[in-house]
Amino acid sequence: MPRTTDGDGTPVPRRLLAAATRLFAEQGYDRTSVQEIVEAAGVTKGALYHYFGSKDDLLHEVYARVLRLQQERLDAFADADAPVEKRVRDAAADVVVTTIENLDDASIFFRSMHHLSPEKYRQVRAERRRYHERFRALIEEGRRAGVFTDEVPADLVVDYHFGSVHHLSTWYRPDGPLGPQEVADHLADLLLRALRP
Amino acid sequence: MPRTTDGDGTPVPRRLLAAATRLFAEQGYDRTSVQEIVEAAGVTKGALYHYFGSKDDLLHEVYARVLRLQQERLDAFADADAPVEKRVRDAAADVVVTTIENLDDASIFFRSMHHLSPEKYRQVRAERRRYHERFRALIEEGRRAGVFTDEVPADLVVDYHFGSVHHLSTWYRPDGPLGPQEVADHLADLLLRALRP
Amino acid sequence: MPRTTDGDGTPVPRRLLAAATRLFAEQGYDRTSVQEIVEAAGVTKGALYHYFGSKDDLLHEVYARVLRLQQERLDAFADADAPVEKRVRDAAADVVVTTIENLDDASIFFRSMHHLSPEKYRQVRAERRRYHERFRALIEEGRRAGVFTDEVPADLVVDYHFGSVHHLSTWYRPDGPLGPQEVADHLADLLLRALRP
Amino acid sequence: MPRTTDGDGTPVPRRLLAAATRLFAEQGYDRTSVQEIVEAAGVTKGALYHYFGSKDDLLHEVYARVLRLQQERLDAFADADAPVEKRVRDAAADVVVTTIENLDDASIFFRSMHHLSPEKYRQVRAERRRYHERFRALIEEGRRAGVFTDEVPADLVVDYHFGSVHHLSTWYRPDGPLGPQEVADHLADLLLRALRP
DNA sequence: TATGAATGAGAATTCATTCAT
DNA sequence: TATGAATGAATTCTCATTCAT
Repeated sequence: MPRTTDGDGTPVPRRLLAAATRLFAEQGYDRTSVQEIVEAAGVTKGALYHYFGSKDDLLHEVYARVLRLQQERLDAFADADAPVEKRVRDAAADVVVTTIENLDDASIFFRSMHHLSPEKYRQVRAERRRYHERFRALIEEGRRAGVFTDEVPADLVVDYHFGSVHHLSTWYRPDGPLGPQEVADHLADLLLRALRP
Repeated sequence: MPRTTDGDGTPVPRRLLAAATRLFAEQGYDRTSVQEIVEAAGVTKGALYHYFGSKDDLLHEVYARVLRLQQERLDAFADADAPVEKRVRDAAADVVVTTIENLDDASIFFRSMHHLSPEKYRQVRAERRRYHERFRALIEEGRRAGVFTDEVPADLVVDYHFGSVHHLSTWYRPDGPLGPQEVADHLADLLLRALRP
Repeated sequence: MPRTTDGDGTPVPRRLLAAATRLFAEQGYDRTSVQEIVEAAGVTKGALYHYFGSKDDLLHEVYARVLRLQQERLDAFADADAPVEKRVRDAAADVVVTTIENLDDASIFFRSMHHLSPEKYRQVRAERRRYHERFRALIEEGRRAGVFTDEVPADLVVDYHFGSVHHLSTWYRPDGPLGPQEVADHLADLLLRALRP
Repeated sequence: MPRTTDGDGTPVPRRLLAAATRLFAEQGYDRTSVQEIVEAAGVTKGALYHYFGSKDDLLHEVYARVLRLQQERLDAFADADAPVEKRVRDAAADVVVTTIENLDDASIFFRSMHHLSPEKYRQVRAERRRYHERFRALIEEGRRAGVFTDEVPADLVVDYHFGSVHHLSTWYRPDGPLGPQEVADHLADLLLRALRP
């Protein structure tokens, strides 16, 4: 039996990824040493480099997972069978909830992107762009349907909302007065209010 | 003649600060070496350590300058003699304009805060908090006056707007289609729209 | 069916040896990783360690093959039925031709010998010595026959010639103006000229 | 007083260079760690990287010194006021003597050149080429004067001789039967004998 | 005020080798 | 015969900071 798992049965690559995610979020990418990661994962450096080409690679994997997750959820909400207003509200609230539920990934996302190698950076930006475009298309659909104002450029509206999503990792505390769903509802509400004609 | 200035007449500490600001913004705090900073400023390491206690100190000075500037401007707009709606709109737009005009500082701000020593970090957070409170007070004033909705917590509204301000350094490009003032007007407009009762 | 051969029918050990020879020559022994060798040979590390005890072993095998080859050829030329002058000339030219035809082995030989384990190093030196002695005996035979000068120690003469042979891998280029045989004839000629009484 | 020297008064860079030269010659470039070098020189790693950009740089400096020395000596002998035969003999013997007197440098030279960065490698090759050309010009001068044979290409003659010079580090032992000058005289003699018309 | 040589701890990465299967 | 995950030690290099001058 290849020792791909350890005492707890979790495969080594996943253990490494989990440890890296937590540490990158807590201390930042640069402040986290490979040594810390492997210690937290309970393996040796050699094992890390057996599975990941570099520290940078590890960061990229964190991103890939988040990007995939968010894109899937947005697509599901956007393609739902409901009035555009509701679809926007649901999608806007959902991204808040999932961001709060994965605050570590979010911190990393908005703070460490520039640590990726140029090539991987471009790749992440491109996927990010796709996400942005999908959301913008939704806004424009509502605008054409006459339920949203067209006084503000749709791009700007998208960045407005996602700005607040990114910002969550700066101020949101699990032990604060508002739960994820409440925050999500409020932020989606602010967006919809701003979009009223 | 003490050589506090150089060919261009700019005092050494300011030259160092300018070089550090640019480099921190371009490469991040951790990726910027003290050596690079002193080379960019045209001085030697000894000089840097003569004026600043540490690399961390340099970062703190960057923050101090931005915080002071923004607080002053917010106070001025908030204390103006005008209807609360206008004061909120003006303040909200102004922070966008000055952020765009100092995008380097902004990048550093939202990306490198966690590199400060715990003590300085607390200090910056406290000043940041004062800023947030002042803005929130303005929102609540409008709310009491009945011109703003009270369906969303004021704190959340403030974070909503500042989220989009932080986000600017991620997407704003000087050579893009919108100038600073246009972006500012749109974003302030979105805020005011969301606040409509 | 044991998979000692692959698509091309070449047995695994030979494939490994060929890959190692090429890579050692191109990059040097230390710069070549075991991983590179097994990839070039299309096998895995386990296979390599099945056939060879260590990386060092692989190097030793390369030597063994060359040494055996050269000794056989020298013996053949030296034992031929011809005047000593001709036998020296033929042997001297032949070692040049075979060296040029195996330039990779030659590069390795003169650059990587010191990477062998002490024990294998001694062994190679001993075989090398035998080769040297055989050539020297030939020179002395000619000297006793009065066809070669005895103004220069025979050992030195041998080293003189083999120095130029070793040097071939430094300057000889297959696409240069001289073919292997031409170079060989010239170098043998230089040796014989020097040996004229 | 800056601590550029230590107990023995030798400046740090020179101490490093001396240690590196000895270790590279003894063990080869790849087998010598930076740690060993700084320990042998009695300084810390930081000091090494203060003076030299990389381990490769250190190797390049070793080369630069040898190349400069040999070129100067060749030029002096070649430009002397004497018959061409004598100038060739003197130059040929001198390179043997100085090579034996700096056998460490020579070992490094012919064994570690390929460890240089491509750029530095080209540079060393170019300087090496100049040396070769100078010697070749001398041979051709003698040929035109009718004192040397023209049956063998001059380039080949030069490589013939320098092959034996390179080879010295393989077999010459200070405690052997022949002193540097004797070896030099014999090897120069072999060259001149080969060149006889 | 300012220099720049020197430190020393720690960074990421590589690699030959082993071993359970 | 062969796999490939895992080890652990070693490698080169970086860097904030100090300090004698």
